[in-house]
Parts: sequence; C-alpha cells; structure tokens
Amino acid sequence: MPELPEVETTRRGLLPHLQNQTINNVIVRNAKLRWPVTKKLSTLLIGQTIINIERRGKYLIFETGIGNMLVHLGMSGSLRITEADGLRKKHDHIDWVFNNNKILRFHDPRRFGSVHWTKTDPLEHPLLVKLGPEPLNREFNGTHLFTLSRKRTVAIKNFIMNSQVVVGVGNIYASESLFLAGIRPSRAAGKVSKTDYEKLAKTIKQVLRASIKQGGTTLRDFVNEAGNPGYFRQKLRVYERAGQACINCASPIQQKVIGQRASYYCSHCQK
DNA sequence: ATCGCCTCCTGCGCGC
DNA sequence: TGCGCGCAGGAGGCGA
Repeated sequence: MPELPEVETTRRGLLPHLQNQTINNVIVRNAKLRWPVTKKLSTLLIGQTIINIERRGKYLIFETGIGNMLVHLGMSGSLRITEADGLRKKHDHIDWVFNNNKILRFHDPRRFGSVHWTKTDPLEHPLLVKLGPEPLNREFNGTHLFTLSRKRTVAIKNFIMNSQVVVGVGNIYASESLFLAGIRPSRAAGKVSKTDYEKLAKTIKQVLRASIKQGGTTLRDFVNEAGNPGYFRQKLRVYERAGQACINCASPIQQKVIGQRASYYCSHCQK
C-alpha cells in the first residue's frame, strides 16, 4: 500500500522520464476508479507537455500548460513507465502514451485510486485545499499537534492519520511513530502533553525520512519493474508483529482495533 | 465542530 | 486441491 514515501519515490522515479515529454494519447480501459475518470481528462491532455510532477500529501500533481492532473494511488495503485510494446497486465486501467514511445501506466487492483483534472491552482482543488501540513516541513511540529488537539477526544492514532491534521501518515507509520514516541495509540488526542507531541512530531519525521531513504534504494527501479511488495517490512518495529517480542523490553506486542484499523503497540513501552 | 461508522474493491489467508 | 468466506485498507461522505 503506497504511503507517502512510496508516492514520493514514484514522483522522483517518474520525473526524469516524463518531464518535457508530450502526451500523444490517453487510453482509459476502466474509468471506474474511486471517482469516474472523465472523458474531459483524456481530450484535454492530448498534446499537452508535462512541465513538472509535484506531490501534495499522497496526491501526485502532473503540471501541464493548461492545467493539472491529480493522481491518488489509493491503497493498491501504482504508476510505472513501460515501453510502447510492454506487456499489459490485469488491472492496468489507464495508459498515457508519450511522444518518446514511453507509456505511463496506472495499475490498481482495488481501484481505490483516483485521477482528476483541474484547470486552476491544484492546491485549491476541493480534495487538496483542506489538507494539513506536509510532515517533513518545518510547520509540522509538536506545537502544531498540541494546539490542534486541545479538547479533542479522538484517539491519538486517528488524530495523526487525519489528513487535515497532517498528510501522509498512514496506518503503518502511525503505529510505528507512536511506538518510537512511547505513546499508546488509544490515548485521547486532547490529553497528550506538549512534550509528548514534540517527541511524536520528531518520530513521524524520522520514520518517514527513513522510509523514503529505503524506498529510494529498494525501489530504485520501481517505475520500470513490476513493483516490489513488502519492501519496508523488515524495518517495522511493531506493525504486524502482534504477539512477538518488543524490541525494547521483550513484552509481547499488542494488537487492537482503533477506529476500524489494526493498531500495534507495546503496553510496557507506550503509556 | 467533531466523532465514528460506512463505503468503494480485490486479493489473500484460512478452514473445511 | 479447491472452494467459499471474511477481512484488510485510504480517505471521503454522512448521520448523529
């Protein structure tokens, strides 16, 4: 499942292949993504040149001279570059054919991903305008979390997974960063101290940076190859380790559903 | 305003 | 070995 590090890795991988390249054709085999892919998207994009690829949260922004295409990978989506005669697989829903004979191919078995078109400032798009700060920016820090969380009763794990609070913290990294910060995921967000939030902001940055770095190495050929599932697994400290020994104290890692999501923590190290 | 539940969809793992 | 079932998961939408 693509978390922010994978989206960023995808962006970096795609950019050198697509920058300044022109779209010759758009082939939509299955328009039924999370939101229907509009015909307008295809017609408008043909003949356009990709000026840049940016990222906001888990959204990729493909900039052209007349507007921007937004792509979200959902939880099973991937984008890769293939040659014009590349083999097609099941769930390859969209191709963008470029004038350098390369194809940008959107693959998404569960179709939770989406593709949008916006003529104006992409950051003003309804799906992006309310997003919280980027976790790796300076404006995301303990003070931000502390201020926003006052009087909030929601579990801190749900709080940091809320994209209006901070973008890019998915289920895996929420558990991982809370473990490193020593905070139990079920605690009410409004009851967590400023000191703890300062620690948490740091561990969120730490976990995401480490993962981007790893994505940069293990997924170096991500855009050319058939993906690489589970690349991050070996580094995880609590996620999917229920019953196994805590790396700090050897207590068994607990698993609990919080906000409809599996959550993992050490009941000894996290208070 | 905030919370928590529901939904979309497919692949996987489990039990028989 | 094969079948059927239940579940996971990002995040918007909605009812309370």
